[in-house]
Amino acid sequence: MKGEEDILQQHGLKNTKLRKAVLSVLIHAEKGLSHQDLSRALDVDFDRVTLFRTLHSFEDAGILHKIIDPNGTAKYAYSAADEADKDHCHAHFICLKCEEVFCLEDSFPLKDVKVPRGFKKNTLDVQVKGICKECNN
Amino acid sequence: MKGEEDILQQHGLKNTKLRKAVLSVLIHAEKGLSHQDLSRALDVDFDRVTLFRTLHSFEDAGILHKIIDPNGTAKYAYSAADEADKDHCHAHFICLKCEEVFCLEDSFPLKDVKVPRGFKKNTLDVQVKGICKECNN
DNA sequence: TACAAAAACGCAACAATGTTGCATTTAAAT
DNA sequence: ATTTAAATGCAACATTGTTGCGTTTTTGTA
Repeated sequence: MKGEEDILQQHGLKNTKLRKAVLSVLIHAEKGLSHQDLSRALDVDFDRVTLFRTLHSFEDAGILHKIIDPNGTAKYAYSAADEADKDHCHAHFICLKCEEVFCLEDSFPLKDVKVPRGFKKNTLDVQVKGICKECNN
Repeated sequence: MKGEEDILQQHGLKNTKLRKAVLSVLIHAEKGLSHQDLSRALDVDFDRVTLFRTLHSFEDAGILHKIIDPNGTAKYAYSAADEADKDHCHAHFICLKCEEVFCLEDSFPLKDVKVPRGFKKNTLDVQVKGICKECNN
């Protein structure tokens, strides 16, 4: 179990209060969080723009992956170094009621998807939509 | 080959200039179009809001399906009455360079995706990202 | 410890997408 | 021709996300 500071350092990112806080929240979250979700969850002081930029740098570094929910809002989830396996892309479940994003265990082989001649495949995103456990009571 | 007016009538939607024009553009488009794309493509006069509402009613009626591109912008594609087959969901290709959305022929069985106990599956969205033919020159 | 450079930050301003309320107009059924 | 529900136009607003720029902070090095 690595600490937030180690993760930042490992990716060449400077160690700041906000970044540690954001990482901590995301590591312990079991769902994808939006900018707004994070704004609410964070207890430290920060600027809107800085949070956007923080999320970008984390995404660029491969620490987070971004999922776009059905409203078009970006949500971020901590990605525990499964980047090596580019051929299998893991799927997300999006609840149509609460709009929350869950990471699924299941993964899909990119090579199975057929695309027209001349198209170059890069990544595969699989989103299952439906009703999550909590909303299904 | 049904005309735009028939399609509208069939779905209980009133027949207006804008709606016919939007339908016509979307039926002949081979890519998903955003609100902005449509604004540019349409030759009739219309209000921004009315176009948003038109797209919503088409989506509700099942005439269009909505795809969210990596920027979070909604794109709409004409769906030629394959609604009956809810078990297979067709995939989209999203170009990372030009951001255009292409409908793929391939389809995926919803039942093959495993979700945690208590989660109710509804639809499956598969998005392949990469570089399209035109951008791949 | 002090210093310098690069990175990160805060603020202001802006842009795009999408929504809501309300008064007016229009399509289509009687 | 009349009526009514649906569709429209307009104004105002909300949210998400971006850009530029001057200031502060982190971090490596002297």
